[in-house]
Amino acid sequence: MELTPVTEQFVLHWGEMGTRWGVNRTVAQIHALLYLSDRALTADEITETLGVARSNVSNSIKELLSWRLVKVAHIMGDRRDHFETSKDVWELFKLIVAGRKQKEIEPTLQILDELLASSDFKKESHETRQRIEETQQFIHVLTQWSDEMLRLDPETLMKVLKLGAKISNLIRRETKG
Amino acid sequence: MELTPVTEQFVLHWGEMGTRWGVNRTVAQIHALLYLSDRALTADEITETLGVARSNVSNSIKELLSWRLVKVAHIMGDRRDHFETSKDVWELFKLIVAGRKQKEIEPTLQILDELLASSDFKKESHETRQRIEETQQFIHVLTQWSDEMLRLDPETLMKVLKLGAKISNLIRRETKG
DNA sequence: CCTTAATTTCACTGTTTACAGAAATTACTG
DNA sequence: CAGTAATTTCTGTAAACAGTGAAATTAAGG
Repeated sequence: MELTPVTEQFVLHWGEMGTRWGVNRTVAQIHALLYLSDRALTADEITETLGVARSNVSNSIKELLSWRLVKVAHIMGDRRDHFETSKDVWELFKLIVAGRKQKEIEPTLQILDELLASSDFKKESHETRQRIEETQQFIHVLTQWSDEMLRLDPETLMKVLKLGAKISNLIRRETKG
Repeated sequence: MELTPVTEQFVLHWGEMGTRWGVNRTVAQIHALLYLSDRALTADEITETLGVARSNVSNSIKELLSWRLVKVAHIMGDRRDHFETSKDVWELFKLIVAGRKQKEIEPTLQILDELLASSDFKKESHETRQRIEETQQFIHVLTQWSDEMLRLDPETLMKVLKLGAKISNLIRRETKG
């Protein structure tokens, strides 16, 4: 499998952006490759196309599987695993957000809950307590809201997003004018 | 400045989460410290409180300033810079999102635009072209929407988020039922 | 200007992370 | 239950990054 200039650019850039998102470069590249590919690929094909070590591909795929971003597909008469990803951007986005929420937001909420419940908390100044409470509240509201969004199907989500602008304008006018 | 157990926990956790977000640990810790502090702090106070090198604080503050998350405050009769951050979670969130958008989304949009405009693009298969176009579209819509949100003041944003759930339910019912 | 405090730059060190390649394990097939 | 293909685990190395402390720079006050 040789990459065309366009797909190569796409894959490379996706890899770079991945690193900025705290995602391993190879992991992001594999995902990009599968996203553009019109069929499921074997680990060996990925290895050859990206020019990385076989073991690297193996580990990266394992991570993508854990994020549910990649699925295994079997092909009749071939015992190798073939890997594919959803071609639906919205679907991908939902999976990425869900994954990040689990790894980044939930631990924070837990710590905040613990702090709020701890006996030391009462000893803090009013301002400090209020700030920590507000932080917890904020993350909580945001999380609930994102859960709602994540439950939507692509078309509905699209409508909500497009409505968002209009509604926020309405509210703003109502509040200020 | 000695930290209480609660603030210490908060600062340490914020630092850890920072690293997962691709933010330097010290940078995140300083931000957390200023967030909980009830007054602006000097670089030396931060140094002492966090137990890190003075230069590290200097560099980290520079980064926070570039994100506009921290501002310099001057105090009469003191020539040192004092640093403070907004105590408004919503305000902070907007700044963080704006910063990340600039560093992560905009370069991606640019690359996608370049790919779409390149002469090689026409040579790609229909499916590939469609996927890249959809990706660009998606990021574009999401960006516009988030720009709208970022323009809102805290209370309005809160209302929009709370409305979000209701509206998405309405649309879902309308679409499916 | 000169002194001294504040701040930044820079070179170095320790730590973490990514990756390759070898070795080991798993699992299909006859 | 071989024999072989596929996959994973393990180990070492290279690269990236965070953080320190000394040296250099900047700037305020006399």
